[in-house]
Amino acid sequence: MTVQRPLSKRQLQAAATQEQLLNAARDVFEAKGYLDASVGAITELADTAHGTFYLYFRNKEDAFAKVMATVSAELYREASSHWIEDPYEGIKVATRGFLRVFAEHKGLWRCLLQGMLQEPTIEAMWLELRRPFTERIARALTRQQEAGLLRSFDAMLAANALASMAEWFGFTHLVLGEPASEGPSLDAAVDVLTDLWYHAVYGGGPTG
Amino acid sequence: MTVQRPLSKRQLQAAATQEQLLNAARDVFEAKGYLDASVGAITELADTAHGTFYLYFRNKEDAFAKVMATVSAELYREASSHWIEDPYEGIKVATRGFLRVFAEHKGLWRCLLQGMLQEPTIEAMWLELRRPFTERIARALTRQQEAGLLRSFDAMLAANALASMAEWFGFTHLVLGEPASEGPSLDAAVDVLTDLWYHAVYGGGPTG
Amino acid sequence: MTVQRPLSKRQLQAAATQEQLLNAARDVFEAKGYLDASVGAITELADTAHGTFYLYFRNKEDAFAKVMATVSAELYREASSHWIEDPYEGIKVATRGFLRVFAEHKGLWRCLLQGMLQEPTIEAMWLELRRPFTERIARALTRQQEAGLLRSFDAMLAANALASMAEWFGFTHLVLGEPASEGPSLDAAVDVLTDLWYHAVYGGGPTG
Amino acid sequence: MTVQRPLSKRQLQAAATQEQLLNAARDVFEAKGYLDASVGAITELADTAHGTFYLYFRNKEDAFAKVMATVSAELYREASSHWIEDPYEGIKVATRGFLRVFAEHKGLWRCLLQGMLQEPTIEAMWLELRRPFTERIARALTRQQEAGLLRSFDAMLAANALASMAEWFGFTHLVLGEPASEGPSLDAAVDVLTDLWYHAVYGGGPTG
DNA sequence: GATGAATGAGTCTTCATTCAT
DNA sequence: CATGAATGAAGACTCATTCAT
Repeated sequence: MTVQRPLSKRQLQAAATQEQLLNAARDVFEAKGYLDASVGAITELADTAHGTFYLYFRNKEDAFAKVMATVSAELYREASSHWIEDPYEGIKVATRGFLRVFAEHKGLWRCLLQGMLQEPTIEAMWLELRRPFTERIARALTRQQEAGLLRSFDAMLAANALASMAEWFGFTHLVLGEPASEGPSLDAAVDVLTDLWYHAVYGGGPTG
Repeated sequence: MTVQRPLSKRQLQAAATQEQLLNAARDVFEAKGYLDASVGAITELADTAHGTFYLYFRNKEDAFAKVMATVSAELYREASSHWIEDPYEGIKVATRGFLRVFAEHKGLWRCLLQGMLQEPTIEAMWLELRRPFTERIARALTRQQEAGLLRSFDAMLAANALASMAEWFGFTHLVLGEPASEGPSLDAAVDVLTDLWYHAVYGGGPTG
Repeated sequence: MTVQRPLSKRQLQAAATQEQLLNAARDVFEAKGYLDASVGAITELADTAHGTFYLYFRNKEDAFAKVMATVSAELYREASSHWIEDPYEGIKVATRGFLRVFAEHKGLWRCLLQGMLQEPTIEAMWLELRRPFTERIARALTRQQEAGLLRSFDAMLAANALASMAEWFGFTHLVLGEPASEGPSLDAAVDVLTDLWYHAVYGGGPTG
Repeated sequence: MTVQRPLSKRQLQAAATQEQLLNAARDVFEAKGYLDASVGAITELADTAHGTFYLYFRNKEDAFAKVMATVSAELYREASSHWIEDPYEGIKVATRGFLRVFAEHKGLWRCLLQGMLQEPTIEAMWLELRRPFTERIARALTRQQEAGLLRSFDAMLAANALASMAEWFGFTHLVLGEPASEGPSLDAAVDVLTDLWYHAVYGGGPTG
């Protein structure tokens, strides 16, 4: 742990400003999407001068990256927080968590996609963000393959495919086309996704 | 059907211009993405006056829609053209076709996503384009459920989930991150995807 | 009178086309104003090819001039058609006629003003159109001055001033600000205008 | 009233820029008319970057409104500044002032008309600008009617008619047709206009 | 006489970014 | 630290007019 030195007044002030900007940026990105978000809108919401933005961010892209860094944890963390004994239940809980995050952050997902398609940097960032998530799945698959519980297939590719199913299903089903998104709709989605995932993995028995 | 009258010279000329523009539009969209594509770039490539563009398209969005309409057929058609006896082989062929189209039109896929996230019209267009594809899968699933060959689940949701897996895997694997994309990479991807899809569907046996 | 030679079929056809275009032009100008009227709108309404327009008019300005020529008669004629014995009644009738024409052709008046302010040619045309009207008033005034019935003033300037009163009052009252325009409103306007005009002219007695 | 704080250097600089733009706008509008005035011409004349224009005006229309606001005062104020004892003299002074303003701002008048006919907003603005002027005349008329010095007529309509006479006469005589406009021409015009106005109002005696 | 495809000049407007204060 | 005035590049779209057919 680093020693907590008392921050000077200025440092406190600066930290506060930065947080204001970060919050404002998140809100604006969420509401308008990556492309329609403007620095002006962010500074206005943050009640800051236009130029102040550039004291804390190199540019819009940078701001987006910083916003994403704060949200990313939440985004993929909850989805992989629980790993329950029973495989089926485990998948279900994870899937539900994942889809719920989708439903709760539609704006940011949209925004993330936009940014990713616009700026190579963001694309890289997203791939980085996503990797732990995929790798965790891959490791679990490998472990079970080594234990002889699963047929053999390329675990990394499979992990990517399974993650893709959840992500894109979530996106098309929950973010696009203003869906019912909550309640029974979500439950049904979780059921189907869990079912498919489960059988995709365990459906063939150990021999494959 | 309209009567096929021999086209006058001028009509031929006009058709040629239109095709030039359409091709140029496709190339520009493919190369630059939806947002960075400019009407100027298109007309320049088509060797046409700026205004001529607006003789054939209402605006950029319209041009994109028309480009997509010409490619869309190819896009989802090949993917669903063969439906072979053996389920596993059938899935494999379809998957391979689908992924190949992805690999061959990286730019357009990127572009489609961008457009979709930018213009609600394009989003709607894509959903429309995709629907027959998903519905076809759903119908096949339903048929087999009714034949008692499959466990019961929501066929439409499942179809969406499976299609999502293929699409997003294709996108992340083949379009993003400048992948090797061809040859063995594609084969491995096809194998895994086929395997997962197959077991996801048939993995549980008829009882589910 | 020129001898009526039978017109060839083509000439008849041409005359018909021209009239269609002229009517279309009048309607479009009336509806959209000089600036927002487009050649395309005119040919479309006339059910003619775009290029045909230029067979009959040198350009938009020319078309407008030709339209105005056909309407002008009506515009200023009715206003000066009757010249009744009793001066007061005479003024009243003329005023009423004038204002009615205003009310009936709001669109064209607007359009005329626009054109006049945009193209020097049209400005000249309007001044030409208006001159007979003003001169007629001036002559009447001069005649009565010579007869010793009126105080002496510059008849031409006075005629211009009186005409201006009627015109601009008509414009501001009837064309601008979507007025009630009909019925009692018009009557009241006629009354006031007549009253003022009458006294302006005859109010001072012969000595001035 | 806001407290008069000493302006910082930057505020002064900003104010200067704004004034430059406003002056440039006025000049350009005056010279080219509403429609042919371009933002580019304004910023060029103001020696400013193109974008700076939009720091101070929402758009061209807004700039025009702001220009007009600065001139309007002058426009109608001088015309109604003096209200002299002797009615005839009073009218004469007012008329002269009014016509002089016309002669001095031909370009702007032209421009105002153009703008008025093009943008409903400007039409409304002009009506608003003009109203106090007309109402003032109407009030004076009413007062004298109540004092039994004038025959009875609708004071508001009459005020409109009289104002119209002055305005449109001024416009046709001084703005259109590149007239001599100054010196004796103006005097003669003032004489006639005053004479007509005076008799129009007082010509009938108190009984009407 | 009629067609209609092609032209291309002309303008507004937004916004990320910089830098003097 | 913070400000906010200034920059200037970039792009879509309209429409009067021409001319080969």
